[in-house]
Amino acid sequence: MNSPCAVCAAEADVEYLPLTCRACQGYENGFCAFVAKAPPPAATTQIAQTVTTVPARRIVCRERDLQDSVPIICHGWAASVVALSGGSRQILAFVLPGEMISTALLVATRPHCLIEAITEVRYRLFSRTALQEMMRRDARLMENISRAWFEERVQADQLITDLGVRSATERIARLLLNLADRLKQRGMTQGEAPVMEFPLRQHHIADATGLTPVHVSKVLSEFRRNGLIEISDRSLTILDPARFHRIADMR
Amino acid sequence: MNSPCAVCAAEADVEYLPLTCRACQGYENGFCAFVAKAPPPAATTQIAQTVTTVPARRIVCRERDLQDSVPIICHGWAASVVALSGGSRQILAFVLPGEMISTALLVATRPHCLIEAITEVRYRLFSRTALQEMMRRDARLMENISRAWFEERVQADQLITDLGVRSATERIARLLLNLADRLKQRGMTQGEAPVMEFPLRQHHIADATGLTPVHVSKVLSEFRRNGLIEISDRSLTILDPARFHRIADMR
DNA sequence: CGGTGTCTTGAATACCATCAAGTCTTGTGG
DNA sequence: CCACAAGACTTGATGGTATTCAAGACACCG
Repeated sequence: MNSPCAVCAAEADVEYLPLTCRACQGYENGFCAFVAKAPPPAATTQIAQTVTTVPARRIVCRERDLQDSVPIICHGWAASVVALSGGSRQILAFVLPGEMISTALLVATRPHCLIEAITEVRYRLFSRTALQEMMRRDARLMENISRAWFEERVQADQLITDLGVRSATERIARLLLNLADRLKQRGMTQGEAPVMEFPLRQHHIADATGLTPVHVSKVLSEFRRNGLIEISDRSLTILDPARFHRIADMR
Repeated sequence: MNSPCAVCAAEADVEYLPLTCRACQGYENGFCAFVAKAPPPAATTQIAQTVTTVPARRIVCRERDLQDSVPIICHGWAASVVALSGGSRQILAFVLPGEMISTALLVATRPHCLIEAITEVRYRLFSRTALQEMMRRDARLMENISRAWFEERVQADQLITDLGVRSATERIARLLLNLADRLKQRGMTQGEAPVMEFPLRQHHIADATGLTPVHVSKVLSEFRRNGLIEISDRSLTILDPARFHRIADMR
């Protein structure tokens, strides 16, 4: 949560890497020169570009901002969102610290959506062409990126079925459990009844689940009244995971 | 529509290739030995496997059916479907003739959904490992497959926003226009007010749009009453494309 | 010929959106 | 530091869209 700056920590001593760097794709696959776990391969020095900080609620990047760069989020939460002309919005995915903004950027010149910062976000750009070159040489990197790509696809398909067939209650519960699960995989939860950082506003939940903020508020209140979850001070606790899972899958 | 069997036509004379083969990924990329447009590369002979026919409304393949094979549909329409325990279903995508069932199969051992035949379906299996090997050697093949993969992703994201923010009327109109567009790209429509083969039942439209069959029927009747479309005898005509596009995007 | 699948139409109902008012928090400039 | 504005959340009342339930027409097939 209050992890030190990735760059500073890494440059000082690899021992003190924050969680977000330890679970980062750039670190895992050894192409982030700033927090290399092994002596970086030859290409590494070329592919790491500038690090940038964006305040909360601002746009991280647009369609045309990315010429030859793939961003990875070092710190903070972001969302990829589609904004329609009428003012309505749909959040396609939340991007957690340590995640590549989208593996689609590795093949396509342009993302088909906006990336918005939810909290303050620090991200690092990598050269797409250099990364592609590395993938051609390194079968394991290719393998890892492919798996990440497939994972994104599975998440998208799950969102489709959630929006298509599930009720408001189920959708919200599933979103919270999904985030809890991903955070846990990255070692970013504490305790057995999981406690985690939770910077989302209710309107983010609304945009992700296709509901109105008003209705999200009502459903969350219901959850609290039933002792299922607790949200306070930008942190979320799932008080009764077993029962909450049942609510998330009622068909 | 009533195209001759791909295999027979191809083996007789490449001149008489049916539309579905001319627009097929296996033909375009030269890895389908049965309808090769150029002398096939060395690997080709190994990667083409059996051809199979499945009657309408049956399952083409399940999660565990595919050990090391990637199917391409030679003839007929299919759908990738998620079936939930409660009996509700969500169609993630329609698979048109000439399309690989899912590019995800190139990296993952198992699809995360069922493939169901809508019409009678004939498909051909290719060896995944052989295809991967070809992709490593042939940059253009890699490029083409990547583009197909990205296209699938864009389609999924559009479905997400359709289900999240759009009304029933918009969703149905967009589905029809989307299919018309894809068929047109494959040269499978006739006329300026496009006429096309349309084997979908209303319950397919319902499962794809997250609506009930009853409501789909009502919306389609409304479209007909307004002179927007005509559906009869398993064929669809978009009578007023301009107005229909406006209805498909009302925000 | 019955059986199954498909489509249509109407009536009643449920779920979620919209509208509105008010509280509380957060941020900002004087 | 305070005053004010903007954003975030809550709660209740009302309304619309799509679901559910039900019944009937029609086509196709064994």
